[in-house]
Amino acid sequence: MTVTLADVAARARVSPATVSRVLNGNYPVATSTRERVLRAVDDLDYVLNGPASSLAAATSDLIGILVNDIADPFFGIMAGAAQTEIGGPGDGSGRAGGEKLAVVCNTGGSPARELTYLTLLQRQRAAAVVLTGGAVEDPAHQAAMSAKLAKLADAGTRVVLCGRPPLPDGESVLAALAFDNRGGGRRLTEHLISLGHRRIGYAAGPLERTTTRHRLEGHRDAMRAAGLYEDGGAAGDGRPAHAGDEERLTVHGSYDRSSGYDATVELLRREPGITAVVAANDTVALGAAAAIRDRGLRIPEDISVAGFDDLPFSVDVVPALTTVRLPLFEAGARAGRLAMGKETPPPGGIATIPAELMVRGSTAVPRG
Amino acid sequence: MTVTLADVAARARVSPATVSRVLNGNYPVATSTRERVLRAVDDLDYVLNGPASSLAAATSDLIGILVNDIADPFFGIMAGAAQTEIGGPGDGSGRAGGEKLAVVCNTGGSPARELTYLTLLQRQRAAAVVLTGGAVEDPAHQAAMSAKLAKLADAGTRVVLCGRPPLPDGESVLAALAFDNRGGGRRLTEHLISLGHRRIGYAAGPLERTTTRHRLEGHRDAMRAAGLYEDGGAAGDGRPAHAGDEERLTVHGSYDRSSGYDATVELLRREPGITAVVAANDTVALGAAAAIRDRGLRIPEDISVAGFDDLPFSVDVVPALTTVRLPLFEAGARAGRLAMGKETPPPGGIATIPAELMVRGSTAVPRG
DNA sequence: CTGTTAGCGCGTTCAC
DNA sequence: GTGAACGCGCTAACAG
Repeated sequence: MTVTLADVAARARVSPATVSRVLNGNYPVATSTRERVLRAVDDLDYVLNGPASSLAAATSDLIGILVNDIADPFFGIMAGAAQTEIGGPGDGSGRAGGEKLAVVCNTGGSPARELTYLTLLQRQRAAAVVLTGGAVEDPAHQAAMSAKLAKLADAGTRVVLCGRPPLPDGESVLAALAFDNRGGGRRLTEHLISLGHRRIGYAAGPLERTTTRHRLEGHRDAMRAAGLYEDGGAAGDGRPAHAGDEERLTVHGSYDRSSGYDATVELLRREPGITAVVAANDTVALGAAAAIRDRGLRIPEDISVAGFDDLPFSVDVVPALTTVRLPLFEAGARAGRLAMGKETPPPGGIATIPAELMVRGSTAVPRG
Repeated sequence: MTVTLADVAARARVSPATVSRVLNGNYPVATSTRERVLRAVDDLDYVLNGPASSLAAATSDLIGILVNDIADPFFGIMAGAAQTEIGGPGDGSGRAGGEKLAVVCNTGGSPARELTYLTLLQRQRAAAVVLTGGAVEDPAHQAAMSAKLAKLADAGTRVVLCGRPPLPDGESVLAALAFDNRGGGRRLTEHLISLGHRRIGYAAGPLERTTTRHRLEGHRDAMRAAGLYEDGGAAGDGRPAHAGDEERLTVHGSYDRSSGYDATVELLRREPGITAVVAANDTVALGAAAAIRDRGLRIPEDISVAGFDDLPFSVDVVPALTTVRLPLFEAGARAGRLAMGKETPPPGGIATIPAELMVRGSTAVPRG
């Protein structure tokens, strides 16, 4: 039924070992025999048996790329870039010699599925694993992840982090490419403050996510540095009492549009006087903008809106979104090369990817 | 070094076969021994060797999902939905018993890479393959694809098409879920015509793609039915000569924003009098809208714009985009179930997924 | 319900 | 430069 290496060997009048050597190209083989073998391969439409090959060689050509949400271009861009570096163009011959199989796995943001996927990849003896996007900060999950990644690394799997901060115990990670979420968040809010905004709402991402926390911390750093959080002690001295400003001006949700909408409605309810809303990312900003418009307010005349990531659509919304650009494609490509062993890891295994402020039409000087 | 099934068997004081049975859950095993085995598995942190298992069983738990562009939510939504059905929630135990490994492969729209990925999946003895999105219509590639899919099916791989028309020779395909691109395209243009539009430009997708062709054909059907293409013979009878209207009012590009921008600039150059632009999809429509605005024209007062797919952002652009809704998530989920063998294929293996017109603010009665 | 016995198809020593 | 033999770790018959 299914044609095996032995069949090819018989047809080419060589030993199975020789066919194996031709296919893997790791040993010297006479040109004439190589041609004979390749012809036999084509004649028989032979396709290597991956499991058998992996079993004998104790390695596979699988490379897994984990993403939190495959429907979000934030991950799609990184994953696509990584695959570009891993998959090669393919020669269309259908032979696929020596190609790696770059596959992306969608965790949906669930810690359990993240671990399950890692186990599945471990089971396949994956050559490499790329983890993209923010990590969940639950201690139990972090410990489980560290343990799992250590085991993967032990088995020879290269582990690369892309857009995710390094692990506390990062021994098993080949390289961590971390985005400067904190710096980007800080500069974005500084921009708003420099325009004259003082009451700024923040539509944050889900709790216990590194990305959420770092962006929010950057924002709060800027707010505090400008003295814009007026808390507890201020009461009674004539200034308005803003007990718990930090908390009151922040609403958490998920990284999607409707969450941005809801958060903005809530922010406006808590503090009708805000003149700007900063969103956890561009998608959330879209929802924030919709909420503001539905309320009959104009952007940016009445309220400024800002996002994060600079996804392709951000330049197309009206007005175009002020945001923080992350070089997603470049980072993903680099992660792919790292996973392939085509690039040497940064010193210490850690690189911080800069974030660039992109000022567009959705932010302006506040009214009044 | 690496712990094997035999180690687990020794520790649990049973035979390797029993361990295998417990792990695969396919044969009856006494509860007490099962527990003993599972404890040994946990104690030893044992992870099944996938390649060895696949080799012995002649099947693997890999399921491949091919997409044309992983950064495009059109594909991300379908792929994510399929993975939901395939992957299960994962129990987080790290044991991952009997789970399938749903992986998405990004072809980037390249026929060569599509074939390469199929070969790689064939090599892995994938349990199923889901092909999403439009197919390339080049005859040579179609033949190669048919042959490859037949071989996959022969080897026991379930082949499912999602958002792609059935193959001419569809014997090897378990099920084909095709979107009603033609009907959707026709109804969209009929909507514009009913508003009073007569000169309508079309920013089409790439040539030789089924999706492109079907949507365009639907559009042209509506145009022709309304007598809006005035060609050759009309010259000299007092009506304006519109030689080759069909071609002149169509500009092809890729399925991205900048392509929509460029196409619209070209359409306006060829025919400044158009009152509406129909785009191949929502992303292209975004670019079209940008071109129109950059020209100082208003949407929809001066020019109406329409898209296709109804991606999540379409409701957020201003004005909200009139488009054709495709049930991407539902279709992807169904494809996933089909790939898992959890759902019986439609009669004849072919199902047409309806497309629903969504009228929003970007289309209106033409000026004048 | 459980143990025993054979391979699954290939990579990799070794010899030649 | 090439062939022969062995074993990778597991599942699938069979017995019992």
